[in-house]
Amino acid sequence: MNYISILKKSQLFFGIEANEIQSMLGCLSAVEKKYDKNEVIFHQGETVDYMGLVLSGCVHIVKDDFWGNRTILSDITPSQMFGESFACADKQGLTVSALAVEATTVLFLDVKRILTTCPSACSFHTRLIRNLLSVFAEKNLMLTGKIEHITKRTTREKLLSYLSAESIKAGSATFQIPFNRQQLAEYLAVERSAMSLELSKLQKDDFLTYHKNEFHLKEHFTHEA
Amino acid sequence: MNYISILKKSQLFFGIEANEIQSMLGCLSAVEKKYDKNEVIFHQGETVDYMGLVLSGCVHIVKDDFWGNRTILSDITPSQMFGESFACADKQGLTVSALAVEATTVLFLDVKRILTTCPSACSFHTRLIRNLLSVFAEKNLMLTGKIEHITKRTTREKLLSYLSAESIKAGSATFQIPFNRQQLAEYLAVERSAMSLELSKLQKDDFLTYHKNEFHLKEHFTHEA
DNA sequence: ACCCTTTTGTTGTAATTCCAACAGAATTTT
DNA sequence: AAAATTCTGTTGGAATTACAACAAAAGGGT
Repeated sequence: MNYISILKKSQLFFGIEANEIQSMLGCLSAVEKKYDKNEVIFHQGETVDYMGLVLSGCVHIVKDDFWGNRTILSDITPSQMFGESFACADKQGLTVSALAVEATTVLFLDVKRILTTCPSACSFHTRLIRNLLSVFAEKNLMLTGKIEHITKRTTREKLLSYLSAESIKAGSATFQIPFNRQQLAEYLAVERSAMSLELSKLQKDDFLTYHKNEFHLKEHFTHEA
Repeated sequence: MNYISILKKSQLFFGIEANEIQSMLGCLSAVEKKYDKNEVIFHQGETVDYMGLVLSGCVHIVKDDFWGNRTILSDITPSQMFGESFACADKQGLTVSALAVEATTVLFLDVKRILTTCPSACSFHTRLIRNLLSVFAEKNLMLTGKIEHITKRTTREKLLSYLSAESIKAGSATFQIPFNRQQLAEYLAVERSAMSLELSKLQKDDFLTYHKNEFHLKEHFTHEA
């Protein structure tokens, strides 16, 4: 299958020509793999050398704790990457799992190759490394942003913090979120039913309206919190 | 002042010789600056081109929200870095502040120079970039670890999660933490007095003992949570 | 030693969250 | 189309946290 178009959209291969990407894939030991819905891609505890790049479908990075509570750390959509930190940080076992939310195709890349092999043959290699750096930088900011939401003290504040950030990201007061209720609760680290209740209240209090995954923030609120 | 010894200990300059570091500093537009206790180094909202490397003292990365609640995102000790994500991600305004916890000296480095200028003159330049990557990777894992703590539902679980991680990091059941009570509460995103109460209970329930910043986890607990 | 400031522990009340359980809606499977 | 499953919203009681207020302890400066 031709997935070069997806790779071109990725931050990792930004600014690299299609034919260059093609030749780099071999150099990076690229392997494509398909997963069914709910299938585990990476399992908490194991060590990995490869990072994943989602070609189609959707991947969730989750953390299951001792008592079985699950938290969704992030959701990865096509042309986004996951596992790169663990692949870069030597011998650090995975503290999270990655699982396919739906039927998903993943391209695995050997990160070590990006870092260590630097043959002059690959003129775009330097570019690749710089791109990888910016991927890290943004992921860092994403994690910081998430911390920002879940450090809020109440469920209501967490919801408003998250939804307003999504609204800003979408550039519109109306937007869709990539989670269902249970997943949103896991992402914000709150209890699902309590969150549902709080959503009702927010709607009653005229902060927002929603239908399924589509939310609309009311003007008077949009720029607060 | 000679701070090369501190730089040699940093992850950024790992594997680079002292004389090489010296010559690179000019290339990176290195500037040393001193701060008093509680002085603001970076202010939430502004944009930065430089990253900071702590030479002496201690820096806290904090997030103040709309209602004035403060969260400590991380504490940066000598030879560690901060602000590199924002310096790398173009035109992204700071979503956090950095402040000196005590009298502190910081060396500022122009990250863009690391990424863009790649004169063959700098034979260690590639090494520098790889080092920067591993800094990012580890910081990512650190943030993921922090999320792990604050996603716990109760104050008790948050404390145990944090303290057991610190214990493992220190390689001992007895260890010191870099926070006072107020700061620990901010780091774990809980209320200080409620946390103090929970600490008392944990001590009463024989999970641990503590005096000021020194904690000791009881054996039967050490490897849980 | 003294005063002053900061830090820490404790208490009680109000508010919030968790949890379990359930019913209706929506979706998927047969 | 019917049945089964998943998702969502609601409720009530138990548990936990937030908040404010205060006292004891520890540090700092003079």
